[in-house]
Amino acid sequence: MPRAAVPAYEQVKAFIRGRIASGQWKPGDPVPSEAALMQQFGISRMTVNRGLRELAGEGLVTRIQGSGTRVAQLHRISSRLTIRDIHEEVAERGHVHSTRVLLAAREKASAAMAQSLGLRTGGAVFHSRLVHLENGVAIQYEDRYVNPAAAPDYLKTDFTQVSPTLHLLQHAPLTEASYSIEACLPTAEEAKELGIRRTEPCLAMMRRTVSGAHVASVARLVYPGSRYSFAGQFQA
Amino acid sequence: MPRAAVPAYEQVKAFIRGRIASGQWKPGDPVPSEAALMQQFGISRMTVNRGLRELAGEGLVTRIQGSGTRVAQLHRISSRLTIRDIHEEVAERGHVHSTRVLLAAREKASAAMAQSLGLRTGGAVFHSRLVHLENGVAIQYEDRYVNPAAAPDYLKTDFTQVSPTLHLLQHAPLTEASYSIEACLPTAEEAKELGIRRTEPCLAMMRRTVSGAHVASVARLVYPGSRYSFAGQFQA
DNA sequence: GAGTGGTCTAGACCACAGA
DNA sequence: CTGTGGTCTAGACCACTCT
Repeated sequence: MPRAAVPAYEQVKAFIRGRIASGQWKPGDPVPSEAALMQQFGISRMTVNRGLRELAGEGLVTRIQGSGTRVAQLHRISSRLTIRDIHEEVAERGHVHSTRVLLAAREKASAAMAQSLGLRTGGAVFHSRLVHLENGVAIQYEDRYVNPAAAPDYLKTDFTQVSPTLHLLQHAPLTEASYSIEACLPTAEEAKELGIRRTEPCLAMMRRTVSGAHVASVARLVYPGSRYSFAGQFQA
Repeated sequence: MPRAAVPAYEQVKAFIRGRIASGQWKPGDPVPSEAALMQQFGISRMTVNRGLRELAGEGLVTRIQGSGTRVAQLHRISSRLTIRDIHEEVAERGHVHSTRVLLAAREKASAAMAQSLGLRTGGAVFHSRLVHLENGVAIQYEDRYVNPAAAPDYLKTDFTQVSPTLHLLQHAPLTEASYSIEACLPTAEEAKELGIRRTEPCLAMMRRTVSGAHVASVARLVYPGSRYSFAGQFQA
């Protein structure tokens, strides 16, 4: 028997997705059991199981052991938000990325910063400030503090060649991160470096990354509202 | 042989995750082959395969047929961004959600709106405008256009009881969506209804949802920058 | 050709839910 | 108790990569 071009478990997924998308199966409705789908498709249970398990992972169906599989209540469509290197992001748009380095220094940690990074107050901390440009236009002001324990060579990096994010991704494998995005007005310094008025609203992303046992970095990324937006797509 | 409390494929995943997190295996390094892991753990290939496949899905490793499995180059940590009902979101914080309805009407679609929703110009379109409050404080101004074909009963809904998002999630199962988030200043109307100054920066989310064959809805959600931020967590 | 991952099977035992 | 999903095995054939 020749293998189909599209795997059997994908066929099962497509079948169920279709019923849900077309509205034939509504939230809360039962999905055929693994045994039923085995018969219907003439395939083994492991294969059916894989299809259903993946649909559950995508949030399209809910499975309860002993009870059965049902169409998920709210079709929570979700997209993946990813920490990316801005250089890569700009390059993907076919544009030229460049960097203006404002500061790259070793400093003594303030109490607040020490707390954030899990250091002792007054301990050494790396501090960088730079502006990212896309085709020569400033799109991001990056103010970052780095834990020397997580990335000891941070300051040796030429940030015009390797962005701080990339250096950190390569030297301090991410294990955890948190972020928040808010709207704010730029500080005088930020406005000056970004070349915008102080009244222009900006997106600010606060990001804290953890690598293994260390908090690796705390950053504030400021984007002019008129030049940048976060966009994404959801797919069921 | 009694089943272990933690499944074998999870043990494989934990083993590999550990090596990566601890830095013993760096980006680009080869991960042991399925055959090697079978031997090491004394389990069957399908089980090893599931562990590795899930790690690949999480972006922690890259698998190439014929070549092997390697630690992924950039540990792209990503989190799921989900379309949620604001009522649910506020309730989850233990706060009280309420709604002020400003408008709920059938209108004729402008050319631009008809284009967005996939209608003919001048066709009927549902239009709602409302303010969402958390503990009595305005946190979101919602301006939404809905395709009558996707949710014919939209205007019959009491939006103080069932939010537009919830109604749509329930009656027009999401199949696709796109969004963008930007910083902006509120319009005069928005500032008035949100009770903020016109100079206060806001987050604006534009969202377009598709349900089956129809574009279901186009919405603009405006959040005062001082009262709201999008936040999230990434986990490897 | 040897080694890799992608898929699949036909069984199996188990934990759990619901009647 | 029956039916469900969760996990696992010991094989198998295939497509692919690399040497």
